Amino acid sequence: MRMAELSAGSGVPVATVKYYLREGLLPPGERTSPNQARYSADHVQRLRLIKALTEVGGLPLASVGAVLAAIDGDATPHETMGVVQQELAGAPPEVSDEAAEWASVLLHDLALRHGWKWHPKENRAVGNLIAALATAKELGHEKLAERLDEYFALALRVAELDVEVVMGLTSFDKIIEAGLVATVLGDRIFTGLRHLAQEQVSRDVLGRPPGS
Amino acid sequence: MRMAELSAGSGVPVATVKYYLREGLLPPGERTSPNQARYSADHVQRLRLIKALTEVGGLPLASVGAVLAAIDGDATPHETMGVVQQELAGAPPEVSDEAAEWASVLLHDLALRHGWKWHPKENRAVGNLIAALATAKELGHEKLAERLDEYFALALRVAELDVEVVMGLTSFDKIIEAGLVATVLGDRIFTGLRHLAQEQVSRDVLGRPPGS
DNA sequence: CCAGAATGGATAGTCAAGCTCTCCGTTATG
DNA sequence: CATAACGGAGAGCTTGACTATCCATTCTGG
Repeated sequence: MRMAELSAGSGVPVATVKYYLREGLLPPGERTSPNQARYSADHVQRLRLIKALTEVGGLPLASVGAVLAAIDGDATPHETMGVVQQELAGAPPEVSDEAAEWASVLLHDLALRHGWKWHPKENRAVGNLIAALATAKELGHEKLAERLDEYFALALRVAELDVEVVMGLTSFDKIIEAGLVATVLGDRIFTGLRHLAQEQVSRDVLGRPPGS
Repeated sequence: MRMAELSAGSGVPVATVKYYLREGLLPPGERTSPNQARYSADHVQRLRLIKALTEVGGLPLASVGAVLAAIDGDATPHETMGVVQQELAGAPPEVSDEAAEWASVLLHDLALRHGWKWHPKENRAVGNLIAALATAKELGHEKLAERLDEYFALALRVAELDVEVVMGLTSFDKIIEAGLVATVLGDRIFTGLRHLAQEQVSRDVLGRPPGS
């Protein structure tokens, strides 16, 4: 297919497709002559994926590029998902050293209780987690962390479900993309469900507004 | 305290504090003369909150402004948390009508099974949820939605925990801010825990990289 | 075959968000 | 009373993500 069709099929404007090609987010089409190219259904899917990652996942294009490079590369699924998580996490904001230390200890305890390990240097998910906990403490809401074990137990159940969903797929080479989609969209979906549930649960506790 | 101290105490540069004052994110200080003002510890806390919402929560300043206006207003806690959720959700991206319809039906079924109701028009959390599910379908990963009930059950447990944590606070007028912090930071914390757990669970399933 | 539309490629322009810088006249302070 | 800080307003800057304009090919329908 040609540019116009690629654009129509993906819902991405021609100018933007060209921009993604320039940025290397979209692989070049197959050349049919020195200055003409042909695109495939894979290109359409790739564009849809880019749209999902930016619009739904809220990822910056640079992160999308890193993620796409990872899934195109020859790393193991585990390594690839590591890249996905790094990019999804983004750069952790700065927090005060004492709050960060407090959060680190909390997490370290948690890890000990569950016999888990990670490499703090190379794991931005941990960095973000520490930053979020530390920020809560700095705001005077360190009580949030008291139930960390319970939150963690539930997160573990969610993660087991995530892995089950991804592994229950037919095509093996689709597993990496499925993992990516499950992670990025899964975060949004679960957060949405949580908010919905919060609304319903808090309706009983906080009471409905007088006017309704 | 004066500007310099406010800036130092919150970690926000003077120029940025002035900018927030201009934008109405930070209430003006108490006047001591026609062109001098004095700030309080509340201003420091407010700045810290703004920082948390933008840096950790990833909210645009406009949303932060809406949220702060809501918690400063005289709405009920339930209404205020509604505003928080609307702003947190952001504008849902566009999806195809058929995918949106499919997702709507899924959610509607879910709601029926649990006897829940909501007002679709005024609930962006629902809009985002639908968009995320619809996007998964458009990408050919509609299997993600097969376990929606299980995800939902876990989200419900998380939400119950959220409400418990917020209600277990001493000061009543801090409950709204605590709800805000619990929602914004809570999302990040839970997502971080989920990623951590995914890493550990998938390590067993996908196998460790050959080199380690 | 050929006029007009589409294409690939490069460069420049646009727009919003979120600051940051510079002045300036006033006010506080050692 | 010299000098540092302040408040207020405006302009400027940076980044990210496009969008628009050209132009020299290339395709395509009549």
